[in-house]
Amino acid sequence: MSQFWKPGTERPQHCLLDDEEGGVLFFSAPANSSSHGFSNLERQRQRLPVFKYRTAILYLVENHATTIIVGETGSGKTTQIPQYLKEAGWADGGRVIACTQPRRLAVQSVASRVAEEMGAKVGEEVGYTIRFEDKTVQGVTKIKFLTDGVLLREMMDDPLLTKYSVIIVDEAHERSISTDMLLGLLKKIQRRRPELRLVISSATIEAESMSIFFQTRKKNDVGAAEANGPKNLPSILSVEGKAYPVEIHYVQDPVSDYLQSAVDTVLLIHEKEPLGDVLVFLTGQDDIDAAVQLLVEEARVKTTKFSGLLVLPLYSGLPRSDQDLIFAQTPKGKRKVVISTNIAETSITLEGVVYVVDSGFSKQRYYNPISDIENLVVAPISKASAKQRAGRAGRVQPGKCFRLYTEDYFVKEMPAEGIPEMQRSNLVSSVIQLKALGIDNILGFDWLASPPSESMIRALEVLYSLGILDEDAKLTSPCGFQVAEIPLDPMISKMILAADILGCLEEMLTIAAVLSVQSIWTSVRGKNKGLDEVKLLFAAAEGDHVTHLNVYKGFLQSGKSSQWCYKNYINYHALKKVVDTREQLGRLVRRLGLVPKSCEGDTQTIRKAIIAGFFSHASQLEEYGQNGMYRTVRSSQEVYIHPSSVLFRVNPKWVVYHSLVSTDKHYMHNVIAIDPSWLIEAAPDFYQLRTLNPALF
DNA sequence: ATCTCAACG
Repeated sequence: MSQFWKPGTERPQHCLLDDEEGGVLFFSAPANSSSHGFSNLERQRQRLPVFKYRTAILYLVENHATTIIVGETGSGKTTQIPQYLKEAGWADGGRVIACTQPRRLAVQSVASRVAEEMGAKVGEEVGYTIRFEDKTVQGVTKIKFLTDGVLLREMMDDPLLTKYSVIIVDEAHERSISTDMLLGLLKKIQRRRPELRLVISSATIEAESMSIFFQTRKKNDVGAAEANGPKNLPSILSVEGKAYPVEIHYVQDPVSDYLQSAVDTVLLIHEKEPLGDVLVFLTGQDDIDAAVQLLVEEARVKTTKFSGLLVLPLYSGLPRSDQDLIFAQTPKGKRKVVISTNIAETSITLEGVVYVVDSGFSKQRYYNPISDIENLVVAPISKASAKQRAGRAGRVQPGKCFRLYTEDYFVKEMPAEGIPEMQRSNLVSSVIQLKALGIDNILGFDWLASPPSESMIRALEVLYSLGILDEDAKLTSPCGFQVAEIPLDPMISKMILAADILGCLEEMLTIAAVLSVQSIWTSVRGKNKGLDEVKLLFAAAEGDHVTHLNVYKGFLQSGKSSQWCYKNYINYHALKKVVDTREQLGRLVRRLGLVPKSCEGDTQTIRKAIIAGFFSHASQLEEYGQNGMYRTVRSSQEVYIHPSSVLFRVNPKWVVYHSLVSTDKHYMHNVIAIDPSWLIEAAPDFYQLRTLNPALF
């Protein structure tokens, strides 16, 4: 409570302009547009009191630029671009303007906003496509919003994306895997389709590097380029949004416990600052639940003054009904405090936030290609994230952001940008997608930021061992091509193809769908005796996958009843998603010519099909080791069965797991008991050189 | 005897 805040300010680098107000746009024309006398990089950085936003965009698109980078700071101004382009005739003659977003929710909300502004209905002239939902009409829809994942999928049928005249990539600075892949591919398409216009919208600080990435230079032109300055450097148009100023405060001395410090800060705000909601950024569910409890207790102890606090947690795992509370209007005279993960940084926008408390940390995924394990670790955020978090305080009025780290740390130590997702993830899915698009030289692909070569090599190895790629790293036929068509992790797709051959595809579609949702059980957290008892009703001795089948069957028999789910501690929303996913997969495999059949409860066949995809995830119980300790066959890694598994404490001698979760130990999630001879049967090459001790069979 | 940021097809 004895913190002392030192105010500081953060001023945007460029000033904003709203074109209704007229005025200046920070604007750089392409290097070869002699009409404005720009011929080198330095001179591009002039301020020109020339164009309004609309005019600038149209000028660039019509006259010079194949690629335009729009640098902005969450102003939402990108959404106007498709309208401008449509008015200017870029959607005529059967052409479509595409605009991608990294999230489904963003696609939907932007589409409805734009449709409304144009006085149209969603699904007509303005439409959108996300997974499970296509609101477009061919020949009618002129402006199409879609997730970048959908656009990547569309490339598999139409590699040059010929129906689009303009492709707008929004939020490119978020650097999601799909966005990074898309940008690399669009650069390639551009070479074959010079008439295609690209508009990349990015945070201003990343605009420059985006521009350099899209710089085109003819192969034999290197010398000339150096003599004449850069060729065809994309234009940058910088638009600053109309946000309210946010006053930044830092702690004077580093804090040792950001959780306690966050709680203290909220109390301080509540005591000293005028009413207005507070948004606190912490790292995960544990932190958040603890902080909520601390705050609620404090508020109870200090009765009168603190009774006005309304403390709410926010994270993706939260049940729907609880998430809705977040959006409810704060009652008069009360102060809402939302304690959130970084879901509130980009995905969920809360209106009415005036104060932000930023712990300076978030959970981030790190992939180790050597062990093939993805870890989730608490790590310091980047300056870009810190700026984004602070911005959340200035949406409705001037706000304040309290950073639980020192100004010195922010200036000197905090990294400018985060590590792109591409560089800290398992790449099997990305690699097969590129292969399917005919990119043979994966290692030489022109990435915005290259992933570690170890990750790419590991991905190639895994795909080879699954029989998806051959010795020349080409897609095998039919297996490789079929796997590429299925929008799932290749190991799951392989399992589905094997199930078709073994005659248990019906069951496997269900299993694949269940594995694609987080958890089908409710509130796994805390001791939940009811759940444990209910689990026994569904539990199968063969393991979790077979248990999932039992749950799904029960759900169908109940008539997809939410009541039934509630009684059985099953997550109704998750199961609805399972039904959707299963239907989509069913349509997809039929299109591939497969005919789903059931094995009528032959669980051995089901397990063999699972092993066809997951043979590399085998582990063996360490007989004389610590209780319940296993070692993976591939790397002798020490692992344990996760307590949520039905095989927890059952400890079969040999198991195959779906995934590893690494916290204090490596835990195997979703486990089945197997016979080790099935491993050799499924993957003789993979196990040839590895010693499965015959004495243990 | 213990539990995962969020997001995409």
